[in-house]
Amino acid sequence: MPEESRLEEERRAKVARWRAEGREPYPWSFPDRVGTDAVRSAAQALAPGADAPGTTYRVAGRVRAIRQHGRTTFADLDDEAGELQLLVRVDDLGEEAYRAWLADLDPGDLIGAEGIAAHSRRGEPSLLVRSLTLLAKAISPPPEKYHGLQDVEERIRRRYLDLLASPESRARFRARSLLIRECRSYLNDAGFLEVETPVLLPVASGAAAAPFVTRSRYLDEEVQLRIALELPLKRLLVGGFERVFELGRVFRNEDLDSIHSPEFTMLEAYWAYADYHDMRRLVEGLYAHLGRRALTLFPDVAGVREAAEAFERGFATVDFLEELERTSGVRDLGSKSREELRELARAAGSSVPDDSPAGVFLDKLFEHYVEPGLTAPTFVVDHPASTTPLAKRHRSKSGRVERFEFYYRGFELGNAYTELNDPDEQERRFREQLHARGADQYAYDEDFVRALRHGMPPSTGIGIGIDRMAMAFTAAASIKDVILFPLARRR
RNA sequence: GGGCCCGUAGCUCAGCUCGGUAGAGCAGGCGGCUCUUAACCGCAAGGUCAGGGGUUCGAAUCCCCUCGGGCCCGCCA
Repeated sequence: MPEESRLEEERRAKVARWRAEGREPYPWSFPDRVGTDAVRSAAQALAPGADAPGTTYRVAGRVRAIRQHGRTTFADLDDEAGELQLLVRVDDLGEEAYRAWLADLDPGDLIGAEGIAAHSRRGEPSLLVRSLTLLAKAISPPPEKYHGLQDVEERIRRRYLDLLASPESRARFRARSLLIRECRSYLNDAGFLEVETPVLLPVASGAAAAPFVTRSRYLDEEVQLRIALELPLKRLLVGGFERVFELGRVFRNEDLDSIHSPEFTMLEAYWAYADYHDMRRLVEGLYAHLGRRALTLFPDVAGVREAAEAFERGFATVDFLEELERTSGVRDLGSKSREELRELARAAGSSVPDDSPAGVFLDKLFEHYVEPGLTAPTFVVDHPASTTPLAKRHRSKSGRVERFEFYYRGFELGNAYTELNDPDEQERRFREQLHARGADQYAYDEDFVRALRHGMPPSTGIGIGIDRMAMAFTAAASIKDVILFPLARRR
């Protein structure tokens, strides 16, 4: 018999024994429980060695480890509030119940315990147990108690095992959730209205990534999953909303690597009658706020302190072309021909197609020379117009657009523009983009241009990658460390 | 798309260089122990060495293919 089956058979036999004795191995509830932290702090308030017979506590959680010493047994009970040692003695439970419990209890079981706060002789805060209740028998054994689950693939495919074995993993995902909450709170306080726009669209637009394609049976038409939130949100500016944001999943049918996932969470915000200078101030305020809140909400997560201090100091600002010229040693990049830029990009190790637009080569050069050095929070501003089809041209710098990206730890955290609101200019750029990519494969959102013709206020907008934000505040090396269930190949 | 690396018990890992009966710890079983916290001590058990093919008297080990994963590079505004 395979090992796993044998282990599971043994545990199933325990369930059967439980039932045969008229006890329920999967009961319905365990009322009046408190967190393990309540017992810990009650125990710590006691004089060493003393018990507090007045108050009984009921706690529930997962059994992490069992240490049997004949007529005394210790068990570590894990719940969301932490870990608590249970001190179980034959004197308190009675001979029969004590023996029965020892025989049937396994690491991984979910149990409830009632007892009083106490210290062990070694001083460990403990629950001196009066009674135990099985809440759910674990048929399959948990990962190894000391090393936990190490296999990267298993940690991702069976995240529940990673989470139940790794408090660090649970803390990281909790941190992600709290960061999202703080983003919402900050934007709400700044007067932004949260909205929801469609995931399913006739044509995915607002970025140049390949979409996931599916089909509506009702329409009998192909539909695509959104690749950005931008165009529906700008329509809302046309409609008269002045500050809106959306937090949602977007889908790009592209490769997965340490900073890209086919589905990821984007925060986009649009702000009428404001420009990208205003947006920079908003970003600085947001990240400083997040850092301060992170220090309060999850101070023990790895990387929090460094990130919070970095964002508290604020962002440096560098000009896209000046920084590229400084790091590459090449002068007058702004006046180079497409062919010259192509050769420079090739020398830097890039192999994009020869007929790519000049902006593509500039982006490659930027990624090669500048990005890795952007470890401290940095705004990169005023990109060459050829790199950026959807931003408004710069009001004073010729050949540039009003755009900033911001970086930390060498990767991009977000991207913002003063938004293009000239409908004819927008239509022209859509057509150029279409032409460059092959019209049979891509269509553009004609209704968006029609909306712009009705007038969109001068506005600024931003896209922020939430997954990368979570990476930044938790020192995560891979985006998979901050996505609960990353896409994995069927097996 | 290219290169490199990994896959051995439920979990964590040795063994592979240089071919010779597959090992340990944790978890599980049995026994002991009333203060441990990676508890400890004793006994017994647990394997499709990812899958397939090849070389060989003999393959976890060498070779080829496949599957899954990781890292790097490239591509993907």
